[in-house]
Amino acid sequence: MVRTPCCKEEGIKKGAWTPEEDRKLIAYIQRHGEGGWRTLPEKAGLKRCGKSCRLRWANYLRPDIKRGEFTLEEDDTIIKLHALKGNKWAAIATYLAGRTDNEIKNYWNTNLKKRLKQKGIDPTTHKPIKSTDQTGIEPKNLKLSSSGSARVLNRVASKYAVDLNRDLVTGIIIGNSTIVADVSQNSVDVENSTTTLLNKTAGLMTNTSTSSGFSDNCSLSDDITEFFSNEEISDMYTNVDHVGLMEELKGMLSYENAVPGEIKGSPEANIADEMEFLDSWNDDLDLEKFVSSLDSSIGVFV
DNA sequence: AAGGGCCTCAACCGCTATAGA
DNA sequence: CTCTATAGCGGTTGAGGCCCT
Repeated sequence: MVRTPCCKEEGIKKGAWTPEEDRKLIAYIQRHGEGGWRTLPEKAGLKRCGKSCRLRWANYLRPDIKRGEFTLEEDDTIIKLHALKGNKWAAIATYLAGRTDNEIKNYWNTNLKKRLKQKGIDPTTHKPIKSTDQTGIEPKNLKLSSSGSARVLNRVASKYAVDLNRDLVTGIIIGNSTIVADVSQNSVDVENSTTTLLNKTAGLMTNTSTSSGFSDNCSLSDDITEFFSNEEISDMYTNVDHVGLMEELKGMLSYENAVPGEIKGSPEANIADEMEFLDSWNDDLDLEKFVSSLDSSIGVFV
């Protein structure tokens, strides 16, 4: 049996949509709802391919689409998410209400990418572009600068002995307060969850400049004394770095579909080694070592 | 005013994932 | 298990607008 093409080649229209075509598509979807894209064009009286109709609706006509310029907060979120997820535009779009993957992709390619380059940051790796006249610092020397934030995370993780959940971590990093609030209400089994670890960590690293996730200027809350000595806290102030923390979390986030209490393999790491390490998870847990084992090429600026 | 170069972004293309028969 | 239909994703293209000379 020959597979039918998604649209008849004859008489199919391509290119920009006219207002009349938009009206027909909107009217049809309002009456019959989304879906059935293959048969939709004929039923709606459109000489378009079903795929074209779906795209037009999803990227332009949907009523919940937010148009207009991206806010600084949205810029910040996209950059953070791109550092974590790469070119996963659809995944990134789920964190920006009213923005489509196509819009974010275009905005990244035309604006954010250039802006990062101008700042001397490689838009692919989110690491400083190797250039001695920019910084004079070799990447290998930068590893230690992230130890402050890693130590916070490590200490909290040690206290609560938790496993890690990818999606929750992502939500907390980008400052998705809904995720934090939702789970904090459900206090039954959060004690041993990723949420506990990261909410604790986020709480300790008080954000001082923006409301979205870890800002450029983190300070430490008074609760930090629960985890560190005064000397350590003093040292921490010189080392805490949200970019470093994000890079470290990135290694953990590479565990696809992890759920609390379960850690799955990452394509970026040696799974057998990680599982061996996790088997030895105990009071002496060293998250910094764990993170390093996931991604040995971390390098950040402070 | 003309036209050439650059930029933006809607739309397309090719591919993969998934559901269901 | 295989195959088809459908939805969705990410990369790429090209029309149109803007700016500069």
